[in-house]
Amino acid sequence: MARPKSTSVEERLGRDRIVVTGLRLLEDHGLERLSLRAIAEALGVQTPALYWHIRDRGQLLGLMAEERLRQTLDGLDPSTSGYDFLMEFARAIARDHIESRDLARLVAISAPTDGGYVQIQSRIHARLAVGGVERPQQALMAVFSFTLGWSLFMTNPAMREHLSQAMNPEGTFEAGLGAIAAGFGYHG
Amino acid sequence: MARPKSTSVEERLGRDRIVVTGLRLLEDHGLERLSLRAIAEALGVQTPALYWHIRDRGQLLGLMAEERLRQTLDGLDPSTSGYDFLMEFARAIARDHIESRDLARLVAISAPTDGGYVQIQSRIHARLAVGGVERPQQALMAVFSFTLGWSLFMTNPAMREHLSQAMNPEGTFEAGLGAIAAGFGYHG
DNA sequence: ACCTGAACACCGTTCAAGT
DNA sequence: ACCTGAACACCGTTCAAGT
Repeated sequence: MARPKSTSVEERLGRDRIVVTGLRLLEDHGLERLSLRAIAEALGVQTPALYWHIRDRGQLLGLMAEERLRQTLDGLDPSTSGYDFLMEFARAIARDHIESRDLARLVAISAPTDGGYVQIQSRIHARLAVGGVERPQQALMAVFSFTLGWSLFMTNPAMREHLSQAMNPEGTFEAGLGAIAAGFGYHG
Repeated sequence: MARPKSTSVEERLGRDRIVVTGLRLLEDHGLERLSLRAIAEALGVQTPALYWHIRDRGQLLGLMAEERLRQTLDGLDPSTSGYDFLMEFARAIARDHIESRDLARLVAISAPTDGGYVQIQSRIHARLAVGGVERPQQALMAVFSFTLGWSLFMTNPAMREHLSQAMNPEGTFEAGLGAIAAGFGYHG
């Protein structure tokens, strides 16, 4: 009945710990310095050990992006649905991306993993369906595209400074988001 | 009066040739394999020679992205202005990005260079102003964000396949673009 | 002014070998 | 099943030295 005893306080390696450590290093040191070697060192392990749990660096980046998206989804008010949900989701993603130095760039370069993204998408579509969003696939795609592009510009330091003095960021994001929602059937 | 004679058919190195060569290698081999070493080799020069003409790899990526944007701008019908121009510009960018394997990702990770982007932006705003776009900064930003995010999803192979079977890409892009334009004052 | 040669401190990935 | 040690083929960047 006893679980196999662990040799120390440290748990076994495992894919989850690698992903979590990767996300921590992403915040602390940025995407450029996010190397498998750095992750391995933070976990007290040799670099090739990671390859038992992940296929390659590309897959790890995909897993990291999906994990963050899942967290964002978990943090939303569970009672909202439909267009309200869609817009709250977009705002939460933008907030996350803009608070992070490189999360938007991670999402931009990472590919969805085999099972992961489909599962997230079905959670989203369930919430959209309840509220009766008209063309949920298209609406989600449009909102998500806008939000990702927006986050990328806003976390580009040179671009951000240039933009912040030319316009009100929050207002512009809301205007764009509202316009897309309206275009896809939202009567707000 | 004679220019200093060149030692061969090859011109001097120069920033422009580095940028052009970088863009060619980006198309041929993708962003992952776009190294300063590969560019130097393609130019028949040693890698450190590049540093006489560029500050670092980051600046080169910015220059490359701006050069492509300039080309896209040059290729547009010069007679359109206002909202028509804005939408044609968005379509041209999306086309460029989607035809290219990694251009969208280049734009996503690159930062604007000191003079370059400002100059491009002023060209754009001149065209928007003629046609009387209401909040040109905000409208441009919203359209550009949407287009970049869209291109990123559509050039992500796994994502693209998943999306293409769930919806009509062209129709969805047009719907999103039209929605944003409408939200920023376009009466089409 | 512009470029080379050599070096430094890194990378991701593979693979035999250990336990 | 899971991890180490050693190696391979790369990176961006610096800097003295050449022309």
